Amino acid sequence: MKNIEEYCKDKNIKLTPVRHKVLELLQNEKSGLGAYRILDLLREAGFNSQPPVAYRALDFLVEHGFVHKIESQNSFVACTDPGVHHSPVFMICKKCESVSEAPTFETASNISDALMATGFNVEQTIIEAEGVCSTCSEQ
Amino acid sequence: MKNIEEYCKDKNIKLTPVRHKVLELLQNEKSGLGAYRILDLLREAGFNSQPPVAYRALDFLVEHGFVHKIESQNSFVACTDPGVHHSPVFMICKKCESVSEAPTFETASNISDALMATGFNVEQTIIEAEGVCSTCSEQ
DNA sequence: AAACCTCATGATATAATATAACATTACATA
DNA sequence: TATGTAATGTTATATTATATCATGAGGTTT
Ligand SMILES: [Zn+2]
Ligand SMILES: [Zn+2]
Ligand SMILES: [Zn+2]
Ligand SMILES: [Zn+2]
Repeated sequence: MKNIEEYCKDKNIKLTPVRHKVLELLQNEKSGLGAYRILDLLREAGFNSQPPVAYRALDFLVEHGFVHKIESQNSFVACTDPGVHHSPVFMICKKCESVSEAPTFETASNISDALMATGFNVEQTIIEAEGVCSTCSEQ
Repeated sequence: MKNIEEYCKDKNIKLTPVRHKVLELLQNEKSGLGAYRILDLLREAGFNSQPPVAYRALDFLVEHGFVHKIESQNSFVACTDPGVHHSPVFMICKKCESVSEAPTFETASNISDALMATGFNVEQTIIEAEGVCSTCSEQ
């Protein structure tokens, strides 16, 4: 969070209170949060709680790479390596519902390269793996 | 379609009229169709058009591997290699909106292997690449 | 045939996710 | 002060998806 605050200050990006709060909420969760769950939590924290409030904050955070959307869940997670451009691979545990970004091996770029070879020009990849995390596997 | 009809007959899977129609609609489209678009088309074709009708047919078709859901679009596409279990990689063109399954190189299994090495046990992967297809690139 | 079971469909309602549109405010700076 | 821009407030509505209970169509068992 400190890093992000500094990054925003440096780049003159406005991490307003509601944006800061949404990011904080996501950073405190290891599973994804839906927009309406975030909205509830914002309300509890005394913020305005109409849907556009949450979606605007999320749009901002996603746009700047501080948060990712998990497409298969319509949920959002804080990025674990913000500020660095990357193509994340998510590991979604069916048991504990945790969502984590895989350490980046070259998966996304491998896919891009392979698809490029077929003539398709990749701009962005969405990679989500569902399964069971190491912690849950041990049990 | 003929193949699927035979496959269903063999395995005693019931490809009922509404399921058949939904599959046909998807096979005639090169882009993904949303459930409510499908519902409209069903209505035009004289079918009952309440939401559960479309969702039930889609659930059935997805479950049997005849159709895939495109998570980033909340849309559905007909599988181009049905009956064979696979982990598809989708190429989604921003310009013409076409959705195609990439010829299977071992991408999904590579990812699975790499994640397995970190302790995560992959059961299913969702891979969607957004970009520009070869046809649209040429223009 | 009658009873039963199972799966599919019909029908109504509602939940969950997301955006449109326009008004207002805050703040930088000319 | 005036003016432009980005952010927020507010209301309404669009889009996607599921819950629930009733009805029907086919087989199987008795
Ligand atoms: Zn990230
Ligand atoms: Zn787990
Ligand atoms: Zn397929
Ligand atoms: Zn194209």
